[in-house]
Amino acid sequence: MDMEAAPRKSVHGGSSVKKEDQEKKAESSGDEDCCTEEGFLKAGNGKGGQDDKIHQSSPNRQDFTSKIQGFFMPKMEMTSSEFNSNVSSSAQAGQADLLKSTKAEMGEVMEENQRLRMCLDRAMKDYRALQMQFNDMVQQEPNKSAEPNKSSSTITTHQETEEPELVSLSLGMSSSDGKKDDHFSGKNQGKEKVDKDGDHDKKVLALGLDCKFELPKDQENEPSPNPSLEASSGEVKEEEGGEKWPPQKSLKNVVRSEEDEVSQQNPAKRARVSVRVRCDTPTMNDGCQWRKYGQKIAKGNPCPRAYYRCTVAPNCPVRKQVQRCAEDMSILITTYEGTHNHPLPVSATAMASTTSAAASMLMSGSTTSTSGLLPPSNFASANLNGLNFFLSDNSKPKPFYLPNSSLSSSPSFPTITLDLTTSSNASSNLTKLGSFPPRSYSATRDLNFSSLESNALPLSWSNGVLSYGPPQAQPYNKNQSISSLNFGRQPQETLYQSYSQKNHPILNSSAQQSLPAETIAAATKAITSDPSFQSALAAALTSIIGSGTGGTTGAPVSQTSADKSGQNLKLNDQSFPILSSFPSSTSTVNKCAPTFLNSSKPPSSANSQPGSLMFLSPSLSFPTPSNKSTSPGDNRDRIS
DNA sequence: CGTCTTTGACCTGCGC
DNA sequence: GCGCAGGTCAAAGACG
Repeated sequence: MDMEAAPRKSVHGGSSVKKEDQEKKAESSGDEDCCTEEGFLKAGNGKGGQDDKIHQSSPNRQDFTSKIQGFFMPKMEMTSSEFNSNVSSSAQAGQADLLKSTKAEMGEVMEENQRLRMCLDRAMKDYRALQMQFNDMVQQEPNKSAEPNKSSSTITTHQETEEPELVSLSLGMSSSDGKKDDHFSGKNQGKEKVDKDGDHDKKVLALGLDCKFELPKDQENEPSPNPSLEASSGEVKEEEGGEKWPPQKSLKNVVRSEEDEVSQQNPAKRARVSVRVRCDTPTMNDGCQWRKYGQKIAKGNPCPRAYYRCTVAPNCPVRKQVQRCAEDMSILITTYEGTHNHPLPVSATAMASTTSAAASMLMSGSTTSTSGLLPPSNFASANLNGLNFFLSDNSKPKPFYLPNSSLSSSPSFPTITLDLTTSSNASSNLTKLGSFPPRSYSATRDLNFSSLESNALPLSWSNGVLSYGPPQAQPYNKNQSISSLNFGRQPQETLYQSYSQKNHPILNSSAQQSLPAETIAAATKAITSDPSFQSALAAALTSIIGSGTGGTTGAPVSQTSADKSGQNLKLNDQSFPILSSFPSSTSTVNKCAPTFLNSSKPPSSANSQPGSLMFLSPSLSFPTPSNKSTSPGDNRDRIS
């Protein structure tokens, strides 16, 4: 109950937000249905997705059909005229037997041809029918999209005005593809998103944490019956009691974006992402600004659960719950839900991408084994390089795998848990990465981890993004190179220095210039063992891996700040480039987690506007007496 | 003075 | 229908 709050300045006061939310909610009440579908569609299992595919492939089909016909027709023709002549000639040759046999064969061939034709005709009919249906749905969509969407407008303006190219990261996954939504008729949300993009052709993939990218349509068709990836934003696993994220009722106050509304409608389908991180700090700094709006002691856990709302944007529906694991107090469980309706600060992209990836995985895995990673079963788990993913379906409350995890009472939504606590250190995770089963994530296939050394920090972070490989590796990066993991060999020292300089002021200030090898080694160990580093690394890896097939990489998202600042992520050579720019003085957030990942830029940087985009103070830094934490919840622990 | 946290009360869903 | 639990609201207080 210590009152030592570390107040942060959020963009807006809570009261105002609430009012706005309420108003918006009232306004948008009519549209509520849509979101769910959207997510569903995005996931790719929806009929819409299938239709879409069909539609796209139609030209090919026609070509194929024509080819087939062309292939058969000659045969048919030959059978009629040429064949007879041939027969006659052969008869003349006196080869009656041969003729007979030949005729018989020809007859068979003709029959087969006819059968094939029949099949072809049926296929064509089916195709046309599907195409008709698809067209109908497409036509319906525009009408829907025409409907003004107030909530979305905010987002739209945001993106358009501030950064047209900017991809917004949001917690949760939402697909903007309106077409897919069609079969859910009556849902506008998907359409709205499309409108935002201003181009139907472009589909927005919203990652679990609401990373919205523009994807090629092809990818849109991801199968996921569970619509609510939108909600996917991460959530911390609720081990103790099933948390119900999507309180349908309570939403009153908060105006929710369309996605939110959607999620409300289908709470059951809403995906939640839980992140388990071992950290001593009260809160995991995920790069976003949060306002604490409530705290409660959940049944079965002495530690209070804190409720946070994203304050980066007034109407942002994203919420998170933070609670310590009852069994192991050192484990912090953060559950994210909802989709950010605004661009995320670079610092927040890591976690956002991670959660989004997880959410997407959840959606894909739980519903259809798109990626092949996860079994469609209610509860699926995957082990990624030491990162444990657990999928749990609402229906089955206890799905939780980890020894530490307590059973959730019965969350009504599919939950994916990112367990970053199992591996004792980052190095172990990295090591494990090398052993990925090939099938797990396509994205991982190309990664070469061979060069990694147990303690080495081969990863280069820039702008909170872990980068690997060549930029091309990231299909979804539009203009900017975003995330790249560099697994190439890099001297530990180099990495360590850059990392430490940026993130650990203390190390930075004193030791930096001439560090004895021993010191460096010790520091390296310390860093690698740092939970925050682990989590950050895990997040990055997760995002990368998860995005591999689905392209859910959140990284690309908010590059805005990073790029603008002139700090480009460069693949191979850089180690923590952004971090370097980081003023040592500022860092002292007492939080754990990926924060260090969050590139923390000096407040002065162009993007660091307090109001709209926020940059977290460097979190990796060692705890210092006076912290301003970007995440309000920090104090909570003391409470418990 | 404005913003944020705290915290009790309220609302709602769910199980019995 | 009742009670429980989760989630949210909103007034009050604290902090810069």
